[in-house]
Amino acid sequence: MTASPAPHLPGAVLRPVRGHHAFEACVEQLATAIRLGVYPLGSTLPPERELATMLHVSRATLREAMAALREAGLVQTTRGRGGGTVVTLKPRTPPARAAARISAARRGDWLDALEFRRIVEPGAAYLAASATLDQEHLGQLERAHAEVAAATKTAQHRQADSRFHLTIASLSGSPRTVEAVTSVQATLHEMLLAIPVLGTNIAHSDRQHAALVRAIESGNAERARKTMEQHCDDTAALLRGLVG
Amino acid sequence: MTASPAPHLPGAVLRPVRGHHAFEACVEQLATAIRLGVYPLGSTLPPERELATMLHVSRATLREAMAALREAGLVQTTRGRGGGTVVTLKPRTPPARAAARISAARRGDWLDALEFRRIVEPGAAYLAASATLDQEHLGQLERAHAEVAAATKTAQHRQADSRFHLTIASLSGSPRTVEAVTSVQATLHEMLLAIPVLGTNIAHSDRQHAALVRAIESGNAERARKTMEQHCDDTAALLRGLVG
DNA sequence: GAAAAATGGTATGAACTCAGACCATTGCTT
DNA sequence: AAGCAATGGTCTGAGTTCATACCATTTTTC
Repeated sequence: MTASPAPHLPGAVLRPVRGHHAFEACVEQLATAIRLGVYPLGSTLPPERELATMLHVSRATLREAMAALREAGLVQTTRGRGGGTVVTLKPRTPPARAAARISAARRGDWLDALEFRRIVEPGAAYLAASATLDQEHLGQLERAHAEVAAATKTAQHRQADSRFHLTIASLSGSPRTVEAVTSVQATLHEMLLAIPVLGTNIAHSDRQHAALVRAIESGNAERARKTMEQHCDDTAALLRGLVG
Repeated sequence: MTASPAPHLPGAVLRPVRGHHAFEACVEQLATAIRLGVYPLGSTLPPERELATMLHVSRATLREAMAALREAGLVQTTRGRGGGTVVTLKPRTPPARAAARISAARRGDWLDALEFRRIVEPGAAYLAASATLDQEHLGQLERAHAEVAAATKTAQHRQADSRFHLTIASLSGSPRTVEAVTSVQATLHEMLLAIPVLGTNIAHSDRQHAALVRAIESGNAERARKTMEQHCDDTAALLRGLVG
């Protein structure tokens, strides 16, 4: 008798200590940031030394990642003062949707992301509405909203939408919340790329966005959360059918 | 003009690609699992080869971590068939609370964890109540609840409480949710160790636990969430005062 | 009692990552 | 035109981590 052995938790609690090699992780983070529109088309990434510091990675490793991005056509690099790495982002439509016969594990992760999203994004909206926002924050929010409302092409709209949601998360002032929303948005983005593009009801979505902005600006936390919940539910309903 | 340069998001979105060396991460995960009571006193950890696989780490690296745990007095190891590594856990009260003059960064992370917790744990409760639970799940939940209600000594109670919350998370069936709750509970645990132990109002806490179990078993998701929110708020109120 | 099985203990060479220094190119300032 | 500054490009040696064997000890099985 080795005393009460562990119950059911170990399998759930212990998780891989790190997904992959450092440079792969860099590629993933940067590519995600670019695809989500954190660095829009034509913008310049921070200098290598700075990025390396941000990611807690040696410059050598970061450079390997940059080389990969360059080879993938996401960025271009020029030397010398005023040079740097700019985003070119050939949107790289899903590398052959045909090949994307979605594995069961991936599908499971997607569905999980939808569930988790319906927890964290409403939570982020709640926090954002609870926070006291200065002019700069309000400006960020309204700008993000204006961009998503103005976007016409789907790819643009997708990026602007990601940026909008990430902006709300960043207004929450909670790093863990930002991280969770980033992860969820990345997966969402992946799903939308792999799934036969559905004509997202943009008008409907924009009405919800507008309501969100109003709720957050007026500090109505409860309402911001409800609105975001509805927004997540609407998106999820569309996607679940096509994935499940 | 390098096109719309990135706004405010990069700083929030890009995060360290991996905190530390692999073996440190192993130590942290295992120590956390032990302290949270996933592996209770006297229980045997899985064989090294198995743990290494779970954590996606080479056995060599895992063994370094085990050596550290052994040296720290958390576990003991015996060889041969039927041997293995058992939890001895000299509870190691906070390695000198005096030395724990808490850095500002740490304090910030703690407060962030409290905010994030109030998002994810209620969400986990909501999902758990929404899920259809079979006999085994119900048994896990009731056992976890019984243990936390029966615990007398504070250290025991703390572990049982962690297990209770992790069990609810695991009932949600959402890996991302489990991960989030695990992270939050680990930080909470750290806080409680470093803070002059307050006589948590155990009776009050247990009433809330009981209400949670009822709500989850009856499938009342909305109510489970509200109850958990209240529970988190009550805990947070106590802690914020002592940390802020 | 002998063989098998399960477990921890040890060793080796390849690959990855790091930190730091230095080089090369380009634009800005004087 | 000369020098400075900012940026990417290259090199090197040390430290980690990995994968894969193989060894040693104990219990179980026959």
